[in-house]
Amino acid sequence: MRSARSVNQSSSPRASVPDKREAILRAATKVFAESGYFNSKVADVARVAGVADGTVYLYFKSKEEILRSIFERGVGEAIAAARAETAALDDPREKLRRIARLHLERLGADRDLAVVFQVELRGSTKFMEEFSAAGLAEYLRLIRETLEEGQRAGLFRAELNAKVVAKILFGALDEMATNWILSPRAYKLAPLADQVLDIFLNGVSSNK
Amino acid sequence: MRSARSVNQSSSPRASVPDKREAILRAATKVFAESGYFNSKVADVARVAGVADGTVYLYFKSKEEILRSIFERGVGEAIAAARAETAALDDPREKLRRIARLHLERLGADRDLAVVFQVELRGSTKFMEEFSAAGLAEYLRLIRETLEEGQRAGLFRAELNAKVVAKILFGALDEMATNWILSPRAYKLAPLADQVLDIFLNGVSSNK
DNA sequence: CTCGTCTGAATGAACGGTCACTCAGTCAAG
DNA sequence: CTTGACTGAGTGACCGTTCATTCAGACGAG
Repeated sequence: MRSARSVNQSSSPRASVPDKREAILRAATKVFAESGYFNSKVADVARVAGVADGTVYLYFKSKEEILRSIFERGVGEAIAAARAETAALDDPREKLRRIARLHLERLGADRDLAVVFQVELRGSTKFMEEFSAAGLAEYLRLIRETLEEGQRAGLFRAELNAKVVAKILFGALDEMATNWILSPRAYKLAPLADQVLDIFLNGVSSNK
Repeated sequence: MRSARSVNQSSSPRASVPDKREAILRAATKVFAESGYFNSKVADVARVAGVADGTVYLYFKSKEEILRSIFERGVGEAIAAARAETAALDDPREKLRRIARLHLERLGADRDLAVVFQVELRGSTKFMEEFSAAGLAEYLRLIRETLEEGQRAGLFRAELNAKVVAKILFGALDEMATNWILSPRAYKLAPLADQVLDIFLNGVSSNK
């Protein structure tokens, strides 16, 4: 059937599977992005992934679990990357700039994934609550802690509520991403990070 | 015609029609907010509205049209209010402050409506595109024009791209609203408008 | 006033299409 | 042979939508 089989022979026998799980996740991201989660049929995901309907259920308990998996992997990677890339930096302003850039670069690099994150995951309070609890909360914490670091260093106005300020930055970036997805015009998403940071840092800076 | 007549309080068992259309819209907002649009059954909406399943179809062509109606009414009112309230103001900074306050006051006053706007309407690219085209675009334009007014007056940095800046402000407000919905803690949404504006105006201001 | 007639808003049971999920069977490798 | 990954037709539940039927009130005639 698929030549992928032979390609994979190179690996160990049991792990020989050309990772169908991976194929299904990729297919689902594409299908969900195109039609929306609720309008997508599991059969479509299976077809795009090149497997039978039933195979999907060998890797995922339910349609919903596919969406959850896409989300968990995406947010996990994003947070890990942000932590790793900021660890080496000293200036909190630079840290925030790096976080913002990573945020928009990541979404800008994979439109399907961006659609799922910006649109599909928001489509029900149920998912939103998980989203909020699991990933967003940690991401916002990362931003908040960086802000507080800057406040202690006297770089940012001390009287500002770091929690609210973190949401402002996140919200601004989030809106850039959502608008980019909906825009028919093709433009680069990542550079907007600098414009956002420019205004944002100016707004929270303590030096006049 | 007047549907709410004085006979409303009469002892008539069949009280005069208190606008079923209105009742259905209100019920749908509640039901959609609770279960999500795709998980809601038309039968649930009918039950909450106190009408039979079929009656819903005397007032709306389809389930989707109910959602569209909620959206159109909401966004129409919001834009009208923003225009009306800013018309009398001179200072672009005050205009923006008023827009932000109205934005959050409106959503903060009706949690169900807020959930539908912040969550349910985002749940499919299809709705998002309509949302974007119909209402959001006009709202962003209102903000952008106010920003440009401020730039011409020398209040805001002239080198900033007003379109991007408008999205930043909108995104920040939007995130406040979404977070408020998802938060179990009860706090007032509207006052956050001032914190957002504080940082925002500081960030775009041309005077040091 | 009291019929008799008519109207159309409202009803809700039933329909029909859709689709997530299942499972009995196939097949290839060892 | 056994094993287990994979298949895909089948199934049953679900739910948006329809439509034959009901009945409260309007209205004209007497």
